[in-house]
Amino acid sequence: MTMGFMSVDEQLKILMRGVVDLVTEEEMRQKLERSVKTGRPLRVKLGIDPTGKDLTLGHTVPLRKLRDFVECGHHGVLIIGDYTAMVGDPTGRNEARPQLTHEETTANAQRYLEQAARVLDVSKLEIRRNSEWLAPMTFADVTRLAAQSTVARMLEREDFKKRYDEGRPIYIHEFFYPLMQGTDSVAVQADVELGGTDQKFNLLTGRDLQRNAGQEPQVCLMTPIVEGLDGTEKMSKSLGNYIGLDHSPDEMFGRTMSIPDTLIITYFTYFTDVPQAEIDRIQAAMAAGENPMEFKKQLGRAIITTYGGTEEEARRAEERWVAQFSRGELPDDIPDVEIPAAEMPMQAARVLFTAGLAPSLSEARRLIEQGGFSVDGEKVTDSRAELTLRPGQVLKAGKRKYGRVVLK
RNA sequence: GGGGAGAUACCCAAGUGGCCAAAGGGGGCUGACUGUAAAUCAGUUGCGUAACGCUUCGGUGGUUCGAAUCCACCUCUCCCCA
Repeated sequence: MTMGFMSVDEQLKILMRGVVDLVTEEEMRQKLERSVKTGRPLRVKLGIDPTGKDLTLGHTVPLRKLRDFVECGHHGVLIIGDYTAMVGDPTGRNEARPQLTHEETTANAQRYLEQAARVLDVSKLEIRRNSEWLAPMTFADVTRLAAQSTVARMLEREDFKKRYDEGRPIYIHEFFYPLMQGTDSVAVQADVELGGTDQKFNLLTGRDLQRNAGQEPQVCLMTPIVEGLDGTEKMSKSLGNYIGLDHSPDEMFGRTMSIPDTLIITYFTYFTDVPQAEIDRIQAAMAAGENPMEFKKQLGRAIITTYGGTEEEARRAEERWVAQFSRGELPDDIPDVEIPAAEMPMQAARVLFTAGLAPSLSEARRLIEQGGFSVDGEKVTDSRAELTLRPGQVLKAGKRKYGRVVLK
């Protein structure tokens, strides 16, 4: 396929959008030029570790960049880090990650791929598991690999250095992680590797190993780590401050509406396909004093449609959100909660607990006494009040937990 | 191999025999204010209760009327020396 390549400059325009760090720009240009000249697509690598079950929008940033490369006619190589996941990437961690079993990583990888399919056409990718070349390595192989780096070099890494300085443990196997990832680059002969800025050290290690293996070093292209819903921490599942690809449209919309205003433009830029010109217009409008909430709603819809939702679903998600939170109406999908009819005059705190709206009686009591409990919109503030509930009544606990009474 | 330091609730971190269910900060939750934004203010943050009780301070035993606090052993981590 020699035809179809855009000019180097056209490609760069697309490929560099949203890239915050690049090693090196000169090499990137050279590789693209050679590619156009010879008609040989670049091999662009992105590794994902199947450590959890679900992808967040944060994961999609480099994934979308991979899509950009594929759309420019290049060859995408997606590495499923089934073997590295067992070691656990220490990046950004203050302590060692738990090591996963092979069964866990296999199951996770399957789910990852299903979700990645919402971002790009995975059938066009070369998908490889790094156990393919890492698992057969002998101790002698590993030793030769380890001999290609030094402790001092490893300690240049911010997170290792920090832990070292603070006297916290660093296990030897954690040093293997960047070496393993770099070995992936050698194995697939990557021309370019994508990753978040937190991956810089790992990506650079790939260059070293490739050079030692007699290959031309890969270009490292980094996308930003986008903040989560709280606006400060990076988006992650463990912190709960994320929007997930498996979230329902309603959930995506609601979560989007809870981000700080300062994140609106960032989210548009990295999580949606909204054209730059439109994003610029929005930014200008907000600067001119227009209510950011309207743009946040637009963002919510855009996120839904970008990740597989229909326009109709997006519109309905917004409608339901407005009804529930702007007009204070009840949501239309209140789950039933079963209360034993025989215990009917029941203490308020016990009702909340029994309904599963509070994790313990103590917590239920607290919630009630703080004014966070109501029955059919009527506040109950005495945790010991004896309630006689009727079927169909709506319990509300806190800001957003609801339950419809079913007696049994 | 030798010597020293340390392990406290979701996280950080006080506390060295009773006044400790355990200071303070962060985070979380609730309420007020709002645009389920930010900021701010107030309350709350082991479990079960009416009072009050019960189980928690790495693990296991022990000393004591009484232990997060003292002793022994164990597990784990860090530092210095080799």
